[in-house]
Amino acid sequence: MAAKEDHTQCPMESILGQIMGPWTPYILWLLSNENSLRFGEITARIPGISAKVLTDRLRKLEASGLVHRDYQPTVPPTVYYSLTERGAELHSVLQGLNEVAVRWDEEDREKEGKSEIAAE
Amino acid sequence: MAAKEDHTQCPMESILGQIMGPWTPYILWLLSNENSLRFGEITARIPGISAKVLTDRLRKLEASGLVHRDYQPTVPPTVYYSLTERGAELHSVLQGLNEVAVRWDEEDREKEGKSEIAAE
DNA sequence: CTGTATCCGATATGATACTG
DNA sequence: CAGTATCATATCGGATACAG
Repeated sequence: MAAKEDHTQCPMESILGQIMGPWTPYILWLLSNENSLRFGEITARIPGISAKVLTDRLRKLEASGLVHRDYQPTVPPTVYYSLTERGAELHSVLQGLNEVAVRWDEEDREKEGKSEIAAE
Repeated sequence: MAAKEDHTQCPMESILGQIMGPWTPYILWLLSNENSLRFGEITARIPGISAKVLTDRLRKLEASGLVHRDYQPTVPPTVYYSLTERGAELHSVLQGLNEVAVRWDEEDREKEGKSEIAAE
C-alpha cells in the first residue's frame, strides 16, 4: 500500500489500476457486448480463469462503480453482472485503445510478412 | 508466461500489458511533455522509483516500440529517451482516458463534498 | 552516468476443496 | 449456482551493492 503513493498523481494511473487486472478488459468487453451475464457464463467465456480471480475482478469493478451486481436470492442463487454508465464510458475509451492496437498489429504483420516467411 | 495465453485474444490486453507497469503511464507522460530526457532526469522526476524498475520499464517500452533509446558512448555515457511515433499515438489515447478519469474524479468530489466535510 | 546482479518481502494468481 | 477459504507458486517491486 505504501509503495504506490507517488505515481498516482497521474489520474491515468488510478483508473488503469482499476481496469488492468489480468482479465479485466476482457470482462468489460464481454459485458459491453452481452449486456448482462451471469457468473457462470462469464466463467465459461473465459477459459482458464478461476472463480477466485473472477470474483476478485468483479468485486473491484463493482467497488469502482464500473459494474453492477444484481443478486437474486433464488434457489439456486442467480447473479447478473452488467456495466454501469461509467463502465460504458470506459468501453468507448477502450475501443479507441483497441483501434490503435489493431492498427499496430496490422503494421507489424506487414513487416513480418515481407521479411519473414516461417516464424514458427 | 504460460498463464497469459488466453486473454490476449483481446488486443486491448496486450497493449495495456505493455503500458501498465506501475510507473509506465507516468514515464510516457513525462516524455511527451519534455520531448527528450536522460535516464537520470527521469529518475529525478519520479521520486521513489528504483533504477531497476525504471530500466525494466524503459526496456519494455523500447521493445514495444513506444520509446526510442539514444545511447551516446561518451565518457561518462549519455542516454536520451524519447517517444517514438507510436508512443505519441498512445499518448493521445491516454489523454482520452485521462479526461474520463478527471471527470469521474470531479463527480466523486461533488458527492463527497455534499455529504462529508472532513475526510481526513 | 547508466545500468546490472542479487536478495528479500509483498502481492497476485491458480488449483482445489468446501459452503449457502 | 455462486462464491469463499486455503495453500503453493510465480512474479514483481524495492533496496543495496557493484560494474562499464
